[in-house]
Amino acid sequence: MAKRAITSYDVAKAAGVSQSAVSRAFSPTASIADKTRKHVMKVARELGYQPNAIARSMSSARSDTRQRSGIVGVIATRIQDPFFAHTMANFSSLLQDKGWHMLLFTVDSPEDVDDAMHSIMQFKVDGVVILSAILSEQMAKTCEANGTPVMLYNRSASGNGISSVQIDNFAGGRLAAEVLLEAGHERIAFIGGPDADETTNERERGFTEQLSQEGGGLFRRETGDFTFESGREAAARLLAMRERPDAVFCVSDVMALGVLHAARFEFDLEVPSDISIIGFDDIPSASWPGHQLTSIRQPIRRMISEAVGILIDRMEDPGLAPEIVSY
Amino acid sequence: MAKRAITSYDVAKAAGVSQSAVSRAFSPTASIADKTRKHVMKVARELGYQPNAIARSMSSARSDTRQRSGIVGVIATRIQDPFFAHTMANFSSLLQDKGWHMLLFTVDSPEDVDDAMHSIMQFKVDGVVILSAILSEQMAKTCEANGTPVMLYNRSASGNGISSVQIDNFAGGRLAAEVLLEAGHERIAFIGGPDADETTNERERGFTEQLSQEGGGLFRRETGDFTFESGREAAARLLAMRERPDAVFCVSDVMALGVLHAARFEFDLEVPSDISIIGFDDIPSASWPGHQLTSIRQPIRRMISEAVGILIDRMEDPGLAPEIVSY
DNA sequence: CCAGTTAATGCATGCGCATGCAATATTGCA
DNA sequence: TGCAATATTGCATGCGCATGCATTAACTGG
Repeated sequence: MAKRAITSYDVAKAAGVSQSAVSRAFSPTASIADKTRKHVMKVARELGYQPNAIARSMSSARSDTRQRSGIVGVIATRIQDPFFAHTMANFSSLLQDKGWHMLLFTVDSPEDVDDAMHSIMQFKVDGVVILSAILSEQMAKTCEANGTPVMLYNRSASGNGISSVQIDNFAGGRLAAEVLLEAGHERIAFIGGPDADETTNERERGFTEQLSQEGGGLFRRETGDFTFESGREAAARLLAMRERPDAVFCVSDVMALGVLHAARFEFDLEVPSDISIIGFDDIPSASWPGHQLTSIRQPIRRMISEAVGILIDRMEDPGLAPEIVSY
Repeated sequence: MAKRAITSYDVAKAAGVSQSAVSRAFSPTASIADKTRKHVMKVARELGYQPNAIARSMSSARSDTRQRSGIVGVIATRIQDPFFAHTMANFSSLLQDKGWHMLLFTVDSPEDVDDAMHSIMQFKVDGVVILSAILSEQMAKTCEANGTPVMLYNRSASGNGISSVQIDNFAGGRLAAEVLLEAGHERIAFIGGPDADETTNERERGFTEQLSQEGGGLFRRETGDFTFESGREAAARLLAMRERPDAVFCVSDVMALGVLHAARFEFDLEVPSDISIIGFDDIPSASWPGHQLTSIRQPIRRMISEAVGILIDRMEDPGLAPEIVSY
C-alpha cells in the first residue's frame, strides 16, 4: 500500500550500475564517464527519481564539513503588512535565485522568536534571517556555539556574533523633523509603535532630538501598533483636540495612511495644508494618487540584497566575522 | 575548528544512558521511566541538545510508514500583493499552530510552478500547498504516484487526485453584475487579469453571462496584471473615452483601487455617483475611509482553515480521497 | 606490446535517529 | 519469599545518500 519513494538503488538497479554511480551522476563535480551519466539520468527520469535532499543532508554531515541542508530559516512578523510582505518577497526571490530554500516561521510577538528559533534549529538550517525582531542573549550564544550564522534585518545586532542590516532609524527620525520644521510647522506630533519597539525608539529619538535642537519640542505623542486602524485611532485622538497638531510623523506608512484617511475623510481636513503627514518605509500605496504621502524611503532592495549577501558568505565560510551594516 | 553539533550520543554519554534512552526521552509515547526521562532532559538542556529533525525524518523512513518530514511545501506568487500576503499569513499561522513547518517557494509566473515542485519534492515534504496556480498534468501524476497530497488554493483541481479550495468565481462574477445592474448602470466595463488567468475567466464568465441575461452586454473590457498600476492605467484608458463607462468591475481589489484613485484624483470624478467600482477579495484597504470600495468578499479565514484541514487529514492518512471545495 | 598513468567504477561505511527485539530490572500477588 | 507479569533498558540495524579507498578499465608513450 504505502508507496515507497524511488531511491538511488532503484535507479542503479534499473540502469545496471552501482548506487554510487547514480549518486555521482547527480553530482556535477564527480568523476564519472559522460556516457554513464547520460544513461543514469535517462533512467532516473523514466522512473521519476528525485534525489532525497534529506538523506543528502544527512550524509553530508560526514567528514569535516558540517551538515548542510540548503535551507535558510526565516522568522517574520506581520507578513500581511505591506512593508513586511515586500520584504519577504524580496528575501524569498533573492535566496531562491541563489539556490537556497526558505523555512518560514511567522511569530505574533517578539517573545515567540526564541521558540521559533528552537524549531528552526532542529532542522539544522544553514542560516537564519530574523525580520524586525531580536534574539535573546542566550539563544544568540547557542547559535554562535553551533556555528549557525544569523542575520537580523531591521534590527541592530548587539555583538554576540550576529550580523545585521538596518536603516539608520535615528537619522531617519531627524530627517523627518527637519522636513517638518523647514515647512514651518509648530505643533508637531509623533505616532510610534509599541513602547518596547526598538525601531520606534530610534526614530523617535532622532525626531525629538532634532526638534529640540531647533528650539521646538514634541507637541504630542501617540502610540499605535503599526496597523492602519491604530493610525486612524491615534489620529482621531489628535484631531479631536481643541488645538490640534499641524504635522504628524508616523513611524510607519501604514499608520500614516490611517492618519491621512482619518484627517481627509473623517475630519475633513486638507492634507498637507491643514496638517502635514510624514510616514516611513515608502511602501507603494503611499504614493498612490489619492495619497501622495511624504515618506522616509528605505532602500529595501539594496538592503536585502546586502543582507542576503552577508548571510550567504557566512553560510559558505563559517569562519567569517559577522557584519553590522546601517544605511 | 568546525564545531560539530551535539547528538543524542553526546547526551547519552553525559547522562550515562544509551542513545536509545535519549531518543525515547524525546518521544512522548515511548516507554521510558519518568526519572530517566527527566534526567536525560536535564542533561540535554545543559548541553544545548536539539534533536536533529533531518535525521529523525531519515529514520522514520523505516518500516511501513513513509518518510515524514513535518514540512509542507508552499508555492506562492506575488506575495507582496495584499491579498496574497494575507493568505500567506493565514496559512502560515494555521499550519504552524498545528505543528507543521513551511518550506516556501515564490514563483514569478505560472510556468515556474513545476520547477518549484521539483525542488520541493526533493525535500520529501509531507504535502504541498499551491496558491493561485496549477500543476501540469505530468507533475500531478508524479505527486499522486509517490503519494504527496497537494492542495490547490484559489484554483480548481481537475481530477488527478488533487484537492482544491476556492471561491465560486462564477457566482462572484454574477453577483457583481447583479449589483451593478440593480443600481441601473448601463455602460459597464470589466477589468481582468492576464488572458490565461483562470480566476479572471471564471469571474468574467459569470459577470458577462449575468449581464446578457439582463439584456445588457459588456461595454468595454480591459486587461491588467493585478497591480495597482495596471488598474490605474486601464482606468485611464476607459475614462479617456468620449463616452465613458458608468461602472467597472475589477477582478481584484488592488486593481479596483487603481481605478478608484485614477477616477477620483486624476479624472476628478465622483465615486460612486459618476462611476461605480466593484472589486474582488475585500482586502483591508478596500474599506479604508477614503476608499469605501464595494467588493466581493472572500471568506479567507474559513477557506484557508478548510484547506489546511483537508491537507493535514490527507497527510496523516494518505488513503483519503482528495476533496474539491467551492465557496 | 607493455609498464605507467589516469579515468571510471564499485564497495563499504557512516551521518543521527527511531525502533524491533532481547536482556534486565521492577513490581504484584499468592 | 518466589515466580510470573510488566515496565525499562540496551543492542543492533537501517533510512538514502556521498565519499574515501581499492579495483578495474581505458589510454599513452616509448
